[in-house]
Amino acid sequence: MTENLSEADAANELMRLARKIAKHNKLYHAEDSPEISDADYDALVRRNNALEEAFPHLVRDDSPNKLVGAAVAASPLSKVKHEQRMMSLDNGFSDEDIAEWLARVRRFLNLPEDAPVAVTAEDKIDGLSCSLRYEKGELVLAATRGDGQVGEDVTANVRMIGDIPQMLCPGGGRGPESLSTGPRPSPGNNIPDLFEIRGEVYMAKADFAGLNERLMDEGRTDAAAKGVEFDPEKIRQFANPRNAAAGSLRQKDANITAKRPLKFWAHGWGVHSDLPGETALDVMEAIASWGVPVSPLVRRMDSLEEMLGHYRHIEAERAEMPYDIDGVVYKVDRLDWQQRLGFVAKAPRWAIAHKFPAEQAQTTLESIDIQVGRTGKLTPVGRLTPVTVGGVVVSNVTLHNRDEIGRLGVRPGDRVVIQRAGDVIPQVVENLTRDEQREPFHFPDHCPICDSEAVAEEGEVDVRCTGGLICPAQRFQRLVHFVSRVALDIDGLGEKSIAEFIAAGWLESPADIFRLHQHRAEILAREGWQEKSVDNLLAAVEKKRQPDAARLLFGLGIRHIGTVTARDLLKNFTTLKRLREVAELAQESEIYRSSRAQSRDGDAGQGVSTSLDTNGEGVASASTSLDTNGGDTAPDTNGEGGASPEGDVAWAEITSIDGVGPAVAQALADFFHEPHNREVWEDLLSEVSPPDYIVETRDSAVSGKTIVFTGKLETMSRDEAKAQAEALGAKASGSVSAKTDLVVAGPGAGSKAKKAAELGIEVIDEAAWAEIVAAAG
DNA sequence: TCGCCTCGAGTTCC
DNA sequence: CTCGAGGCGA
Repeated sequence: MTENLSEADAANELMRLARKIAKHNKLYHAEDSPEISDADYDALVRRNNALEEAFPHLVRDDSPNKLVGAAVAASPLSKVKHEQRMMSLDNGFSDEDIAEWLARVRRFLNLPEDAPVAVTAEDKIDGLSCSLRYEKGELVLAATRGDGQVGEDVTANVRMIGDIPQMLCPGGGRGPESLSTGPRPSPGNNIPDLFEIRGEVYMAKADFAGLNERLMDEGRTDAAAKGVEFDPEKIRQFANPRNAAAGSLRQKDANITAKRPLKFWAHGWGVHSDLPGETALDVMEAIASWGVPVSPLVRRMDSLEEMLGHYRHIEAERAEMPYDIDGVVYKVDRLDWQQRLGFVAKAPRWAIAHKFPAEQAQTTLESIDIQVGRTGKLTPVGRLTPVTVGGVVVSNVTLHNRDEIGRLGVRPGDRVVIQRAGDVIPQVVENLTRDEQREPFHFPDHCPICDSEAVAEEGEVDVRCTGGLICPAQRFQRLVHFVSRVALDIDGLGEKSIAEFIAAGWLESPADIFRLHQHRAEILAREGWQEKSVDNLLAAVEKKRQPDAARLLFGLGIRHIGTVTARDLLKNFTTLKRLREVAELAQESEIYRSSRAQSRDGDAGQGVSTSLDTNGEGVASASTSLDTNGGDTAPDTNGEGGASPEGDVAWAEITSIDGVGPAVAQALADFFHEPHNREVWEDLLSEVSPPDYIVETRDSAVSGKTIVFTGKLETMSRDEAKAQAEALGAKASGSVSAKTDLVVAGPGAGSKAKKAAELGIEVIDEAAWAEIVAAAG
């Protein structure tokens, strides 16, 4: 990551980092008021350490690492779990995206193609999402969005924001800043006992500029008072209004927040005892009537044309607006429809953000580096002359794969246009230079880390390092994945420590993490480790002795098994033990036997096996690590015989799970076929004991049953019916088998209903299903 | 078999 | 976030 930096640049960056880190240390320790999160702070320190490692001769006298007690991290704000998850929004960029969204909504609701669907449109302001919990009209808790499930408690800070009332006032709009257009709501609204308002804390453009000026002035005065020379570079100004709002809200000392010009807009709600109305607009008007500012341009509209016209109008006015917006949000207005539409993964189906085109910038592609991921994928990363796009400085950009480089025709030295897609991930849009004289970029055919062959499998775009176990990059990345926040989530075991422990020989497989305590004294003896930091780390490890089984499974990094599939598998098997039993049994299935025989004959390069020959060294040392690519390295001790009917049943049991097909079943069976993996698995499970995986569900007549929906349903789509079934603790399956308990058949049901009849399974119609749902509440 | 949708995997910035 | 690929309905 640092190799391509010139010395001058590195020295420069090290200087800036030293200043920054010193500043934040001071803010944290002396003034008890950090302006950045611990994660952000850690990132600065990590970057600094990486640079120091790459350029040891440039290490500064005032290096953060030479200062005592510099790298202490602690949580400035306490965490709050959201009672109702704070979702993000689906994004659309083109008119077609919006048209498609509207069509999807109609399809899901089973409406005709031309049926009117009323939506609200409002500005999407660029700020910080925040939830405000009011009990009996009184503000009791405010929290940031965080990761959607857990945010930070900012109640004290939020009380300092003038826009946000401590007490909701029934039936009376408050000031000129509340809903400025649209009808005034009728007075006399009752305020629900419990109501969580969700919205955006933001800073107006003018206030942002003023704040930066003020920070500069204060720095000047401060310098004068101390009799030191004033250096404008040392003043930390905010890069954009969004950062300013975030930095100002997330203060430990609410008095600092009080001095910052923050504002608030409601755009939705969370948990509530009552909803004042039947449409989104009703509720927003009620919220405005309680004295909380609401986006001033909430409009209701009935057609796509109207929506797109509104979007263009806002886009044209954008520059003149007093605040930064990044798009328009549309929501289905009818709340009963919102409820039926529900959620996909992290976003509601009933809303979409129509984003403005991303800001673009030109810069030079200086070089192309290759990174190796945990699956061995070789990813080219473009190093850019740093350039500001959309308020942040971008210096790296992913080029995805070999084809993308070819498609763009980029070569080091070219001028390129980049943008931040969806305002987050930078991407190269266009190559401005077509200089055929320049040497084309040569995509490596060997892994830059372990030198194993790197090949693209037939029909695949990605080029992968075939080193598997023996590639240090892959072993390292797998461990990083295992402890990452999305998997086991072991706090304080970052990339740097993992690399350090691997180098020391204490860490090779996941189970070793749980034996790190045996090396406590040795770790303490190392530079950079204090009593406290070691104990914090070991405590974080101990906290995961009873890990969530699905996270553990996901953490192992078995191919095709991500968060969702891991959960789906465990919902069905309850324990990892059972999962393994079935997966091993499935190795005896006819399908598995024949597919393995085929891949051996064809030898299309399942990769791992060939590479072991090209790089004989290190194989033995890799034996305790994971081979997630499957068992091709393993001698097939079982021979070709041994197919069994039980195996076929096990295979069917796996593939009958909704969303799980042959690829997943094969990956699972492969995983357990490989002796190394079995060792790693047993080793790991001797260190941890995940509790049985039990999903909480509402009690109903169909709890624990397997239901199949077939035919055309009248009042809802099949997706919706499935979602209902799952909420009632039932399992929605795709096909009828002996395990099916109930079939819900609409008109036009064919073979499935017939098969159900043959198997003697109960078949009901949609009306009967509706009754079951209603009975469960 | 085709086309849609969801999931997995890799990634950037602070 | 984006892309490719697996899963599944039609």
